[in-house]
Amino acid sequence: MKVTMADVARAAGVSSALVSLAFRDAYGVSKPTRERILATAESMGYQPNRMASRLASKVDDTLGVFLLDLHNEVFADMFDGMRDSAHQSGRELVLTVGSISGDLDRPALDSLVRARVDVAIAAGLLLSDAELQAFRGRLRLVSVARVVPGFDAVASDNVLGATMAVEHLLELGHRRIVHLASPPTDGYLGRREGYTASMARAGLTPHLVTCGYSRQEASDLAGPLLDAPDRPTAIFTHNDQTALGVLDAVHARGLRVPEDITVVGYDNTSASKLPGVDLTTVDLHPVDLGRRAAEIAVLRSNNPALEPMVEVLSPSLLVRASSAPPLP
Amino acid sequence: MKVTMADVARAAGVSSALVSLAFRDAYGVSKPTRERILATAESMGYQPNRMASRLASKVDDTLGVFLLDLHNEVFADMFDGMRDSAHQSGRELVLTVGSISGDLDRPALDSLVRARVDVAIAAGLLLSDAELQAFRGRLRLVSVARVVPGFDAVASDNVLGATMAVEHLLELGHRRIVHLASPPTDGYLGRREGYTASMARAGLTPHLVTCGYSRQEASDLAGPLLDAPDRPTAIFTHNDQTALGVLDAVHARGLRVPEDITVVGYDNTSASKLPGVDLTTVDLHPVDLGRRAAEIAVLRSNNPALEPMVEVLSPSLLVRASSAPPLP
DNA sequence: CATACAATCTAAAGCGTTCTAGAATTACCT
DNA sequence: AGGTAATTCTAGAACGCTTTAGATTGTATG
Repeated sequence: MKVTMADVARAAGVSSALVSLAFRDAYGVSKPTRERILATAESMGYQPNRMASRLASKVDDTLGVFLLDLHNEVFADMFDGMRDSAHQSGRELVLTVGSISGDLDRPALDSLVRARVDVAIAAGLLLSDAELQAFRGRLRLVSVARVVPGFDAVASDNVLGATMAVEHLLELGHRRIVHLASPPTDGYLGRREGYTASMARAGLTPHLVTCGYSRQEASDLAGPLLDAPDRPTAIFTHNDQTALGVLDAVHARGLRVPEDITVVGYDNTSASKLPGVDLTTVDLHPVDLGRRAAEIAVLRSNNPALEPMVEVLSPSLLVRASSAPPLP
Repeated sequence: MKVTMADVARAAGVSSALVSLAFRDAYGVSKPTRERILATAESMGYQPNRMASRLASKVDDTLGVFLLDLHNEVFADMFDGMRDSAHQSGRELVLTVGSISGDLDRPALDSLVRARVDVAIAAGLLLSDAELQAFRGRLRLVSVARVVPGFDAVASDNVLGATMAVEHLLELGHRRIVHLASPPTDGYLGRREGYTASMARAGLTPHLVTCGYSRQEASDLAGPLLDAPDRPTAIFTHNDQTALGVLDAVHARGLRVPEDITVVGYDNTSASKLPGVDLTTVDLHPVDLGRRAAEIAVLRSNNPALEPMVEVLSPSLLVRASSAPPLP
């Protein structure tokens, strides 16, 4: 049933060491033998056992990947970037997936430790900075879209992104701008801060509502805001999913966007580009983030002793139809 | 740096065999020693090396997962189901991701072979039936949402789903119904057949346009249809992504849904539920499919000799605002 | 033709677990 | 006590590869 390297060696009439060398086209195998070996392997349907080879070899070339949530397309984009880059440097990826409830972060990272990945790339970690310190020395981590002390990171300038969004709203003439902010988790405070600071600079009082990552929760929280007598003229959310939730609530009340209320999201997911949605949003260039993270992972792999590297990319604001001046 | 089982054994003053037993709380370790071992392991930050344990152990408990495309939420839903079920039976999942271009199917399956997964669950395979036969004997496969001869499968009744969609359109009074069909890949012909048969039963000529999996392509193909003099009154697409592409094209021409044209999708992704989109669609219950596939994978794992099992679940039609009677 | 040197191949020792067999200890009965 | 049975533990052989050191062959050189 399962064919091993020794089987191939026997069939090709060589030692199994030579099969090993032939497979990694290492120096020291004559061209004819290499071809014979590869041919018999092919005909026997042989694929090297990854467990055995990684166990035996000193050097490790696998990158672990943690993605918070497959339902949020931004992680799919990041993964595209990682895969693209990993592919170019010939690395295999081992993928683990978390959950927006946050209770899978630790098991997922542990599984990467057990898998003995060379370096792990994590996008969307919800653990606190302090909790993550427990992985120092056990797992080399490149954090995506978040800076974690002591680890490498490729972040997006969230303060800038939020600032651009809020200033766009201020320019349109909005004053009552509410921010549906992400839970105050370490590393994800930038959007919140950008909002607060921009409001303060404009002499306005920030109005923050903390909201999780699901569309449903955002819808539930937006309801009361919309029903209040001094309804905000604009709602800025911490990601697109929650912006869609706000749209749900707006729609359920028979209100219209942008006439009755302006909605601005964050992430530029493909749903935001739908006709009928057309959401003004901030693009954090997730593919680039992912690609750069994988590059840094390889760098880290080759230079384990370097100081933690932190790189910050700038997002861009995409103005679409969901934002307009408030009605007088 | 990296702590091994022997290290833990030495620190706890026992043999490494006993550490192994303690970790899998197998029979034969006294409670006090077990606790001592676990405690020292914990304090040393020890996590068993997965490579080594899988290499050494006869029984294998990992399930491989192949998902075609992380950008299509239906695969995220299926994964949720698989994870839920795998978690309950204490199995680890190894995830690989393909691509809608189809050229990653083979490498991804090969990587599952190399990973020596016990059973692989594949959702969205694009390889032909014939090409997949090459994996027989090398990889036990449970196909999701597609029946592949010789392998286990949990499928959705696509003929039924398409039939429900088309009959809904016929009841509304539509006659010129175009189907944006998926490429005629083995295993994905059901929706096409359901459409064709229903049209024929109604005495109408089917109008099929083959369209890939991307929103962009659907938009490009829908354009000419919309510009034609005898514009269809309804377009039924093979999935939601492509339905959104059709909406893009409709919108770009200043047409309205459902007044000017009815659009029906397939998959019930979360974008289809957006206000302003509100797409009539078919729900194939992806979470259930995923869950059931994982259950069958475990069944297969325990009974390798059984004949291939095929299970078919029924989809349901969700009528929303994107479908309405054609204007007279 | 011997010598040196490169090219090609192989034997065998790991890698960090699990598993099998059996040794050492403890508990239980009569 | 003495013997049997259960419990608790350990040594050492796999698992399927990689890697190192060395054996063998071939080729060029003086």
